[in-house]
Amino acid sequence: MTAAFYQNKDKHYVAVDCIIMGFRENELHILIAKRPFEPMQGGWSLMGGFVNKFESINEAAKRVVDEYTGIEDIYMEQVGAFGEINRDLERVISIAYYALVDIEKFDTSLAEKYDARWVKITQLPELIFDHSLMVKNTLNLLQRRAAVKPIGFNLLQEQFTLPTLQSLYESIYQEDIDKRNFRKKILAMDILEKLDEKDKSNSRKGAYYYRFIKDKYDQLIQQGLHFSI
Amino acid sequence: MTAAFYQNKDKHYVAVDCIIMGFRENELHILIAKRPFEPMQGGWSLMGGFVNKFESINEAAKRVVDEYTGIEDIYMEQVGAFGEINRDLERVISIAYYALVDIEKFDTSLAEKYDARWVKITQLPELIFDHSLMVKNTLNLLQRRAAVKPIGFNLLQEQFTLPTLQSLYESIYQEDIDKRNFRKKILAMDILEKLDEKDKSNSRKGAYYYRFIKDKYDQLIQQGLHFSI
DNA sequence: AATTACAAGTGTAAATTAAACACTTGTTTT
DNA sequence: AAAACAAGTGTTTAATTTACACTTGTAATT
Repeated sequence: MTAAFYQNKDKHYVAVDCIIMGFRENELHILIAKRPFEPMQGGWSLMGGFVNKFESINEAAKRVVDEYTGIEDIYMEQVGAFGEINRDLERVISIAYYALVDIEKFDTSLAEKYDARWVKITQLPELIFDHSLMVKNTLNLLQRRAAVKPIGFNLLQEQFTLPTLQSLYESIYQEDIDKRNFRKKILAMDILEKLDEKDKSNSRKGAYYYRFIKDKYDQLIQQGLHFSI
Repeated sequence: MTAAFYQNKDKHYVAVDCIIMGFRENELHILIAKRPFEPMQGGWSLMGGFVNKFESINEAAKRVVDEYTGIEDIYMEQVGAFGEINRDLERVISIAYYALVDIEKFDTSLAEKYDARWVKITQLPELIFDHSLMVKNTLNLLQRRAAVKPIGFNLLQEQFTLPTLQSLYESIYQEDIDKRNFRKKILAMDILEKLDEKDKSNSRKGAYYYRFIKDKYDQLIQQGLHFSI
């Protein structure tokens, strides 16, 4: 038997659906769009696209995120495959990915082009097909990941204040965190560098900016350290 | 636009690969087989099959496990989709699932039929394609799941002793556990029923059998309790 | 009948981690 | 000078996790 063995097997459309997350106004946001074609035309949808013959599924996901945001350096992770028979009109197997992007880098002209918008994760409308389930699973995964890997920084600009970082974690876990305990923990990890500059946009006193030191983090991991929030 | 919109998109072979796990001789085992056809004929492979047009990917995975083990009631969970371009000769996107089965229920005649065998997870040979990676990701996922959900019982018969349960957890985490601490924790959950009978196959004293009380567990979960090993 | 062999079974103390909690500081505006 | 207000800071208590060693029950042996 050779490759011919495969030839009587069914082939399927395979799509990627991307949960593109950004952070602003102290809340996680997700990019969703009004679907421009049937089925479910006009329904709210995640950003998706079909997997082409000559790209891996990871590449397809990157391509989709780039296409809808204009952003190229993205932290992505697969959420899982969704393959119920009636999840779309035609049978489409979809692989969900979440992406964490710096919302400031978003090319806003694309919002018009695709009728897309950033919606607070606490205020998402019902999405088409199983997209709401994909978001639910993503938040779950993100909570587990963020507890053990400093991925939150992908949602922030290079400089950020501790109050901002805290509200990011609060938005991920959907619960309030005590600021003394939070600061203790995050600073104890020794992966943040305090800068001299302050952000005065939220208070008269101002909050110091910090920077994530990736090299230091990589080094600590290499040494077998575990990170846990 | 209608369904016609899809029609210029590429279609793909989609397979499921199953990491079928059993527990015996105090160790996790995985069912692997010698691949009977090209490419990679003769290489060690996970149990897999193609997804058919009229079944969901979950159904396909169940079908494959049943086909290769004869077991129908199986705990399964998706590990993730693997979609590198050159992971197979033809382009095949594969979705990995792990399955936890009671190895006593295995239909041994199928071992011959498919040239399959149970191999200790610590002694796996190199597997074809990305199957070794799938196993690695599975063990990782299993460790995280087993810490928070009593899924280990799917690998045991209805009655089991605490020493057996402990060595199951030791095999999942690939590390020794203190038996006093283990017993304390597992019994504190209050989801095990102690039976009168003893298993005397491993000691003169004998170890009491226990049973997992699913109803009690479900009830506790309903009450919002969290389980953690 | 007494002894041996051996896994099953049991409790406590120390260390670590997580949670709870309230006042001071720095700066701008009035 | 006072007011407003978010940023910043330590300690105490509770909960959890870890470390650790001897006794028990039974079958086999003497």
